[in-house]
Amino acid sequence: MPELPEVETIRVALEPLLVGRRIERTEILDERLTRPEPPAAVAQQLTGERVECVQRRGKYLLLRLESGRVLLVHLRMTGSFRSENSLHTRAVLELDDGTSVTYRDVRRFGTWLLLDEEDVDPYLTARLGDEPLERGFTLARLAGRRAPVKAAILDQRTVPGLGNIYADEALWRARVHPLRPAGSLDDEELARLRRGIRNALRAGIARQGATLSDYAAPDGTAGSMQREFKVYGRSGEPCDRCGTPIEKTRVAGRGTWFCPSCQS
DNA sequence: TTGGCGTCCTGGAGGC
DNA sequence: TGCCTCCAGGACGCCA
Repeated sequence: MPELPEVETIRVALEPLLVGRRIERTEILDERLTRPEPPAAVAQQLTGERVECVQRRGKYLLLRLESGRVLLVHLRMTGSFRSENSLHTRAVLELDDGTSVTYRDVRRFGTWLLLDEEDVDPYLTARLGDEPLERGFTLARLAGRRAPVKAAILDQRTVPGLGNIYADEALWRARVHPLRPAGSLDDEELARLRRGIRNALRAGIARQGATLSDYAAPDGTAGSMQREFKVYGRSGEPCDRCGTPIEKTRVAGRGTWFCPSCQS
């Protein structure tokens, strides 16, 4: 599931493939991908454009184009880019240097949205809070919330880019139980959680993300963060900190792993 | 306004 | 071996 570290890894890998290249031909094979816009209309508008830069906001990839338009890509569960053809290809960008970049998505949840420049910020600002790795990031939105802290930090307006895996890892680092009401955390716990989120995401970026099933960088390289997981997917294994077996529960409909002893 | 749940979607695992 | 059911989860809409 591409979260911030995986999307950032993809962004870095896409830059040398796309930046400065003109799109000679666009093929969109899945009509869900560009809904509500018809794929043919989006393909037509992309063709002929030159890619100026590839950016990231939360889990969104932004392909800024010569015309000022921006292609907003959300990979959701299983979306990824490849520099070679692969199974479950949903779109192909053929470039002016003879190469092509393929978009694949097994579960077809991913979305491509082509926006005018002036519409990008309002679109993202309505959905995303401050970037968690930037200096100004705070957890102020947790104040007064009764929802479980795990559900609250999965809200992209609170922590853009955080998903199920890194939420569990961050809560373990912060020694905070995932079912604690978000508004019950004191200042020290909030500071620990802020550090936990940032450190978990940084660790993920440093290891080029986590490869569990589908995720890989555009050149097919797998990430290695899954080897560093402290709780995610580790039911019954001893906690690295206290040795207590890791337990699994459900929070906000998501599988949630935690240490019942040192996360309070 | 908040929180919980259903929906979309497909491949893989497990049970029979 | 083949069929069936369940599970995984990001974002969004709906409802209480």
